[in-house]
Amino acid sequence: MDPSRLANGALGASGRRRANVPEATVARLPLYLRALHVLAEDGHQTVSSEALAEAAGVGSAKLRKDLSHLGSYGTRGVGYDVTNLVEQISAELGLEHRCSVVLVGVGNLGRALAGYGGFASRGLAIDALLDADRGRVGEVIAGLTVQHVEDLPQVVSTGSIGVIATPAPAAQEVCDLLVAAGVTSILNFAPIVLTVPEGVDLRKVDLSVELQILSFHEHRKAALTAAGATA
Amino acid sequence: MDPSRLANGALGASGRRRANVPEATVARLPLYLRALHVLAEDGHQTVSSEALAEAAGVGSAKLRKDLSHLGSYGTRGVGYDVTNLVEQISAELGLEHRCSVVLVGVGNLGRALAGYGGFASRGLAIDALLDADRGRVGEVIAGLTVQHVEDLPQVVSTGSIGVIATPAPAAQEVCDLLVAAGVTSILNFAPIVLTVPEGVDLRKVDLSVELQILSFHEHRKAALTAAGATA
DNA sequence: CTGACTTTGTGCGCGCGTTCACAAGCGCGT
DNA sequence: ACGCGCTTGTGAACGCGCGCACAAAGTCAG
Repeated sequence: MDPSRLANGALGASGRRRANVPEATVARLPLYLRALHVLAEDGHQTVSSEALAEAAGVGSAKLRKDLSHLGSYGTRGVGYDVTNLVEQISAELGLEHRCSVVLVGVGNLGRALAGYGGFASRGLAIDALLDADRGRVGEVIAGLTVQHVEDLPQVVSTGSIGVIATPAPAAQEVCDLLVAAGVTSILNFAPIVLTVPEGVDLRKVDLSVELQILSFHEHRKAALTAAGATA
Repeated sequence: MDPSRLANGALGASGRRRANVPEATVARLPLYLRALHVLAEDGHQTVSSEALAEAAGVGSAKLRKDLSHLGSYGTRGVGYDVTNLVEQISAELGLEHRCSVVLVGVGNLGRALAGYGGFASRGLAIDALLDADRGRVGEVIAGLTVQHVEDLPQVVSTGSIGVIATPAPAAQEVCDLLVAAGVTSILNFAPIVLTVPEGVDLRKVDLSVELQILSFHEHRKAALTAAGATA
């Protein structure tokens, strides 16, 4: 063990082992962060892995291993310092400096996302709204003026995150525009499979897929109870 | 009390192995279904695992294994019959008879979900809108009249799926109401960890979490390129 | 009818993620 | 000062899912 010495050469002065954070852990860090914010507002200064795991809805062992991956040290016998942990996780997620988010497509979903308060409270806020429909350009939504999608290169800065909330047929085209403008992280809400060049991170959220998965479980439960009822 | 007869009636005719479908496979079935719909409208009658995998954005071996899990037989040398496969997957997901979906919370997000066309095209449609704010009761959104959340027991039928699109503080209360009304499958959009009794399936979609995960990747990429630049 | 090509279905090995269980470490009471 | 109890951090085993590669099976041409 003790990879810190090895990491000295590879990662330099930071002393942290950033390269080793598993994807599954990254997906849970926001949950921990949210739970920590609640705990901080509740006045807690330290928290045990058990309590934090309870608040985040995961197992305590998993939480400890997750936190160990990003090298944040708790204190044995006491737990983790809440504010310190918030800083650690925020730094790991890159939330220290507010990240620029551009949203393309101000239909029903785009409007909802623009008005969603959950972003701003976590250091992420939408900075620009764009749409391909010139009839919507100039409209003010949630304090932002809708711009035309052609102006995309002017609103994108280095490190921007692109959000696609357009209808499915337009999604690939918009995606290509985002990539051409230098965006390397894209969140797609359109129900279509997008292709991106290597080096671009693409995540997708498909609302109907989630419902269909639930439908499966409901269907299976119904089949089971029916079988049980006949017995 | 006659096991042989039960087995005959319950499982005998179908001859299928429903119990063995892995969760990861279930999560991909909706993707296949969507790709198949596109292919069907394109006029394809059969499709190879390679082509379908390409359309769904997965590997061909994975797709074949997934389909083998639900016992649907393709034809060697030819591929899969598109319409047959659509029926198989739809049946597996329980989409043969339209599933009742009730949505609680008609704020920004709830409105967007109510107007989202992606549901209806897949055999899932929202049947009822509810809200705790009496000022919104009676409002008509996407052809549905908003009802008060107290009327929940009257709009819920067996096999209903509940969708929570309320602010976080109200989510647990609404969740309890749904469970009390007999709902056993819930999709939660509120950024909070909900607790449900055993036997209730709970899925969550947190929009800000997705953005934070992307922020992490963007942050890491920036760190890497910076390190590469200094080298 | 036969042979060659195409495509499915699957057995196997590998890597990741999760869980258990425990040693190491730290604070606190005495 | 010193041991006691609490909590972290982690080694090890387990299970799941993924990808490769190939045998079985069916089609099509001649």
